[in-house]
Amino acid sequence: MSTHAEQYLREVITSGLQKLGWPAENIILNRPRQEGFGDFATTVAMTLAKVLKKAPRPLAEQLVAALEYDRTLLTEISIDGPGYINFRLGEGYWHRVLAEILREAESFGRSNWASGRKINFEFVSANPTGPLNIVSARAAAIGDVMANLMQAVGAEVAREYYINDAGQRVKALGYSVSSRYMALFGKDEPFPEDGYHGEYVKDLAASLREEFGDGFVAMSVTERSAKFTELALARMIAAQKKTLAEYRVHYDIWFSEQSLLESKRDEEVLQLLAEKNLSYTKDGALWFVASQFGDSEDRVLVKRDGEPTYFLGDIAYHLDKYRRGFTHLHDLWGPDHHAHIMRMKGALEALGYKRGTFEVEIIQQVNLLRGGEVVKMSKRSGNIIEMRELLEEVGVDAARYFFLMRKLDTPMDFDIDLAKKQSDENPVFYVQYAHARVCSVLVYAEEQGAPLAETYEAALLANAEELALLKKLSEFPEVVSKAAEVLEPHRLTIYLHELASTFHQFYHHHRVVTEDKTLTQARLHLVEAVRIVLRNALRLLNVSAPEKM
RNA sequence: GCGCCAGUAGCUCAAUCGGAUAGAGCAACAGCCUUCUAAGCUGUGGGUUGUGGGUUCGAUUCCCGCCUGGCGCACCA
Repeated sequence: MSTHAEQYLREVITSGLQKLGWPAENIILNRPRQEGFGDFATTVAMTLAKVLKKAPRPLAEQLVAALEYDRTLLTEISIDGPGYINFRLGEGYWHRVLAEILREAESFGRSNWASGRKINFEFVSANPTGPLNIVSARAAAIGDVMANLMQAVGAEVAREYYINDAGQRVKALGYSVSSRYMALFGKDEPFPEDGYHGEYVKDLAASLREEFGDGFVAMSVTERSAKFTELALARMIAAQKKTLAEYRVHYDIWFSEQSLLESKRDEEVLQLLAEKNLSYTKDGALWFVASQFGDSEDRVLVKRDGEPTYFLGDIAYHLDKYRRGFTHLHDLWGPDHHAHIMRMKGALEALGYKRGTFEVEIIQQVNLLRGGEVVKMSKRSGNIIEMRELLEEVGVDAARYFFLMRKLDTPMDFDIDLAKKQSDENPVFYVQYAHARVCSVLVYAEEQGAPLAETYEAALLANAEELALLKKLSEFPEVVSKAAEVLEPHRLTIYLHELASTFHQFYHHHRVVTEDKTLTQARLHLVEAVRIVLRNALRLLNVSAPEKM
């Protein structure tokens, strides 16, 4: 019904425009910032002023005079400023919203405008050659909530993780572990030049010695490294899965690069492009005509030495996603893959998939501050701040909320000292506290012999704080819908903070449980609605909603 | 040199396809607990939205120049 108000207003305005014979404008309705301007406002008179070449205010007056509407729902229509038309909804409307929230409960906020879409969200996809770092934590939180949001508006979604378990990098891991393993037996085996120096490599070697003893010492370096590549990968991937699960991110698909190579999907890509005449040979290499699809230059698919590029593999992978029935692909990439976006979009378009069905978001760097100093992170050097470490220090709720508060396309500073404080400086507590307070009131009411009853008199909810709360609650479906449309999870954290604040104000000004039994019931139902919406919003973020704090 | 992103209160960030007096938190200051959770509430101070132009009824938002910062510009992955 909350969206019904908007819909109703649109209908009223549209028929008014028709009556006057004015062009049917794209009607913009928004909620004015200032309380005094009503509940909704439209700028339609101002935009019409351009088309009709008349002053906006007289147009607004004419339009308002032509409007036909239900005066119990719409209690006031006024014209302000340069030509805004402001609408005020009656109390009865807000009371109906309350009934709607209580009725829909867990599904309040959901819609189905994206039904029919089958969306693949691929995020994190970190190399299995090292532990997850804090940029992965940022990507994991955001990707997870993007998927939740699209699910909430009716889309079918899958969370996917691409495991880079092939190629030179994983071999380097095998050699690195081999060298560390041999060192444990006092044997000096040269450390590979492009090897991994992190402490975790030594841990891997130690765990292998523990499990298999000196069983690998007698092997040749090549044989041992190959074996270790396999064993180390399995352990690294298991560790990543575990960390992500603790972070409450659960993937539907773990997709192996190895399996892709076996499927020969890359050969299929080459064939399709050749058939469409969109590839050519130059300097002994095979090129894709990326420049015809908006990229600054053409890109190599197969190197002079006959080896496929990473680019070709990635095209094959995304083709495979489409083949698995997804209508939309949405990737979160690291900043180092920036230049790849145009060529990938081009390649997928070349293969016949519509532009706009493949989108990429760049998750920018996270600068970790410790004692005011930026901690340098490098997977190679081993100075990484592990995601696991971050979770242990600040907790899952705080970490997720912290990342979700910020837009993803700008670098952020993560002050570890501040986040560790777990004090009121951390905004997640403010929101969770509101939820705990609500639960506490409901429990108290039961203890006082006033549990939530079947019926209540909504009309008793009429003071400023109660109406403000009802209005804020009614915004929730729009917030979810908009956040999903633009894929901006931070809109939810902003809303949550506003709702918590509105509730705290109400709580401070009015007692819920009083001698007045009817008023108590009305307020209990209001508070129950707050609990529902806080819970629904926190669930979308996968942040816990504690009943006690 | 080219491309992308950003520049808003002391700090971290918002601002609903171009809308009304640019808003929150933290920090600072002053108040509020015999009463359902004070991890809360109330109030005060804090701004030439990097800068110079342009577009128009109206610009933090759109266009152009400049300044500053981040990232990216491989037949690496």
